[in-house]
Amino acid sequence: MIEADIFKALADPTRRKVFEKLAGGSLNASALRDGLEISQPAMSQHLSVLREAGLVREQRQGRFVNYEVDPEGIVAIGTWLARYRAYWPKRMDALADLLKEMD
Amino acid sequence: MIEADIFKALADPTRRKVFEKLAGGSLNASALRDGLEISQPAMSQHLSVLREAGLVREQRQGRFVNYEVDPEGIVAIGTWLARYRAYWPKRMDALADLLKEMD
DNA sequence: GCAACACATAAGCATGTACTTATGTGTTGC
DNA sequence: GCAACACATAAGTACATGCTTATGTGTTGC
Repeated sequence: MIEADIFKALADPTRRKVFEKLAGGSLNASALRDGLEISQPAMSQHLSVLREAGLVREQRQGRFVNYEVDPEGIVAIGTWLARYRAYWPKRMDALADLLKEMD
Repeated sequence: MIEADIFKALADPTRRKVFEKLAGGSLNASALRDGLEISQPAMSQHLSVLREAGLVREQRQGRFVNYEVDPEGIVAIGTWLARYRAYWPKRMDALADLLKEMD
């Protein structure tokens, strides 16, 4: 189950910070460390978890590895969220209509 | 940060099963145990985690406690997801429009 | 080739978490 | 009142997880 990996990945605060950084555009592993007080191996491990969850994808560029948000993970969360549309407040109704089409 | 509690709560497979059961309507703690091979205290602890994350809310009814999905948690996830709308595929564009209004 | 660099993997350790059994709290009906 | 019930809390334990240091792999430029 991919959901399991996704929620586990996002349960860690450091990984959420990394993911939010990537929301602004692709970055390599070293750039992602800026600001976060974390060792290089720790970042590498976090990125591995995010990648296996389908939340980020990588692209080798010389000796750098660029990471970016993977839409696959985003869609998986949206699809999961769609199961609970009965409990969304009215201002989220348009979202419900859209996701109904995705079934 | 409420996000932290939400993703931690959903990282556990048993809690996700409980939450999905509640998607079908409110249930008490004993009813939620049906099908899941889990002790009564374990269920109680899981429900406590889900409640503190804002994902479920409870309502005492005699000696039973009814649990139901709390829209607050659903909205929190939707809001979080909105940060990544740049990475949503086109079929989720309507969702983006809606959540833009929520800012 | 080889030194410097960017990143990944291995191994060990400290802390967090999900479970258990035992017990406590509040409600119902006799 | 009190026995039965529904649920919560406490305490202890096994395992998962996120970190560290050490080392491995692949790339660049001289």
